[in-house]
Amino acid sequence: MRTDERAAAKLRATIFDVARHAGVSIKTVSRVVNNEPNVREATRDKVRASIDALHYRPNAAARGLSAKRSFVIGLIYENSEEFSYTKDLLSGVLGACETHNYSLLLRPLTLPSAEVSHSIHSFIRLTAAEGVVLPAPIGDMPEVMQVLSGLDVPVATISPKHPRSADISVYCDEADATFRLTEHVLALGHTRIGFIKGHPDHRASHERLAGFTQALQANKIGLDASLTEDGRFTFESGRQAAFRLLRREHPPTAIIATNDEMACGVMHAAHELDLHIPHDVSIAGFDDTAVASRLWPPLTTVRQPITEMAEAATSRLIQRLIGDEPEAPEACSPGLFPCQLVIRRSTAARS
Amino acid sequence: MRTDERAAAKLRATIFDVARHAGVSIKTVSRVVNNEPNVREATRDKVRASIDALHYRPNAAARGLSAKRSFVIGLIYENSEEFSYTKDLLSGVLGACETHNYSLLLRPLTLPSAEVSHSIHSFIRLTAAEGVVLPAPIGDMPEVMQVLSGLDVPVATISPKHPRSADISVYCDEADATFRLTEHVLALGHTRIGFIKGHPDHRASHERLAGFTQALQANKIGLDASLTEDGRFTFESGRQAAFRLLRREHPPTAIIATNDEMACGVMHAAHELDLHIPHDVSIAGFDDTAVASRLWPPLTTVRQPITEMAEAATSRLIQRLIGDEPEAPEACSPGLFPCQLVIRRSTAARS
DNA sequence: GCCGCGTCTGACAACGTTGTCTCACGCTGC
DNA sequence: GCAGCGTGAGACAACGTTGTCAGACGCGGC
Repeated sequence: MRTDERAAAKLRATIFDVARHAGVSIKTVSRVVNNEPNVREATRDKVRASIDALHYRPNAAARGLSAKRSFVIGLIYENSEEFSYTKDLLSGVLGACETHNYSLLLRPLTLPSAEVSHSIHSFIRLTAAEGVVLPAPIGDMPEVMQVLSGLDVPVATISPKHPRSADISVYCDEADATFRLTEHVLALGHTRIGFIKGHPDHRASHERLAGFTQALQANKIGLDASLTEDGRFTFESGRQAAFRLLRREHPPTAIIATNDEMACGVMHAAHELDLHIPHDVSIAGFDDTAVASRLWPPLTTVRQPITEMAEAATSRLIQRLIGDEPEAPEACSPGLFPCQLVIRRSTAARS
Repeated sequence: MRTDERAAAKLRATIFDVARHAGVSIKTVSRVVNNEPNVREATRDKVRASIDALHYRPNAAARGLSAKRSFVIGLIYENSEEFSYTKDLLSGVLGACETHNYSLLLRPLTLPSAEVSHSIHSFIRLTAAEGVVLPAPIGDMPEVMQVLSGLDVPVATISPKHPRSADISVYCDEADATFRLTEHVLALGHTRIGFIKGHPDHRASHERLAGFTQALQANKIGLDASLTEDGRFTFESGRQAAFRLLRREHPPTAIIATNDEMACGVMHAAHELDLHIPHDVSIAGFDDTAVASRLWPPLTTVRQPITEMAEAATSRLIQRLIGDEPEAPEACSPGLFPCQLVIRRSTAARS
């Protein structure tokens, strides 16, 4: 007893110690730890008591070695300006990993890069990750998907361009959200609305543009193509696009940028042109990143439940790895999540 | 040869395959992989060639099991609003881990919490992390340090309150940086300068206040204690402090907030009171987080090389774990890093 | 030619867990 | 009473690496 406690305190009790303490075989302890069948309830309780008494924790390395599994999930993400998005993402993925006793290993990617395939290949080989989570736009890069399917690594994508029901993926109805955002701006009396598109590699860009044009149509407002500008989801691309819009002879009275980062750029351009927000020009963004509420005036935007989405994607990925999938696909959690319109003070009635 | 390549492509070559391919024993391959002595250079080259040919990667689980090491570093951080700080931190720690072939495991903490000790204890027991990196303010929490030293886990702290030379820690001369920031504001003609302190648990708070008062003294300006307000490093605490300062009969013409998040709050308060920045009131922050350059006007602030600091701290931690410490402590990389004053448009000459 | 010593290499037993196989036991149906 | 079956439990061999120890080999000194 004395030595058992010593072992618990310092040297980490092993499964062997637990087995001896409970008076059963090593294998039986293993069965209890892994919730396997074929253990009498009384035995199970006895073993659990010993586990608690000795503060036994399974050794991850030994378990991985023997079971030929790593219990590792990889998260491959773009190391972008949009820090808040990554933070929410991380919270969700990490949460799911913890509840399923998986470890999370990170691989940030600086895009564009020619070495993406190689980087991912060596990441998987080194970490032996059992599955990876791919937020946009990584999940839309053909070379990435090719490497991963070649390595036979299951994947969960977040906001992919073309969600296929066979794959694990989560996404928002961003078209609908942009539709509602546009309706909000239209309701304020604006008819000349500038629109700044995002990076064409993101699903989000196309969805959001579609929602915008649908809202115009629904309100019988012709689409003035010259009010739609290209952007790249970066601050500077938003700023440049805003300059092009605001320096026109008949500038728009409202601008919808397809993410908050670009909306920041629009605000800067407006300030530099001595325009008042929202009096001279209303501005809206998308994503509700941390910066949106810090700006003045606070930014009207759309919130996606990133953390929840990431958590759901990761959970489903792990369930597939464990082989614990519900038979009926429609019974499992859906891939579609709702967006929420966040109206703040950067949008106001047309003056 | 055929089967060797098959193994490389799919089933992961083992050390056994490499040994056979090179015509040496398993142990010799192990020695080459771990850069151990007592291998003839010719043999070493032969083995390395086989490793490349078979794309051999050591199995982390087996290595950890046998060597009784986990090759895991833990990062325990506060899951705060300020994600930009965490992002830079993560980049640095991750970079160091990758160069030394360690894995990084994350443990975000939501403070304040009564379960910190327990959370960290189970984190270490579960992950078997060999060492942990503790950014402020985690490294200053007595219960955290107690748990970790009880578990015999080496620690590297970032911006600790009391850096001790025996420990591994990195920090900036934040007093000096605040001194220079204050001198900049003074040089613009401001004499009534409001100051918003940070959370008392952070080393940063005290350092920054010290630098501020030193600058006033050096310029023969008496410290008006009523112009120094309490803050908590959060947006809302900055906003409230700013209201208290700006609603005074003789409000300050400049406000120094001790981080960017609070500076955002100050800006909001100024806007809500219809004050123009920087015409009516100059505002400065600290940290140069992502939001600083997005605000209008862009925020004058101080940049700490967080990524470099985190990388250095982690590298030194791993070197200590490997037992690869330089004999002369003064020869190793110093713990003190320089700050950089970033002057933007939120500070201007007193009108 | 032989001894001693340092340098290089290999055989073998851990490391802590899980997978496979086998066996003991108790129950059912005749 | 006994075959047949399902269930609970254990013995033993992996898993892929490193640590330990023993031995082969080459070389200089006598």
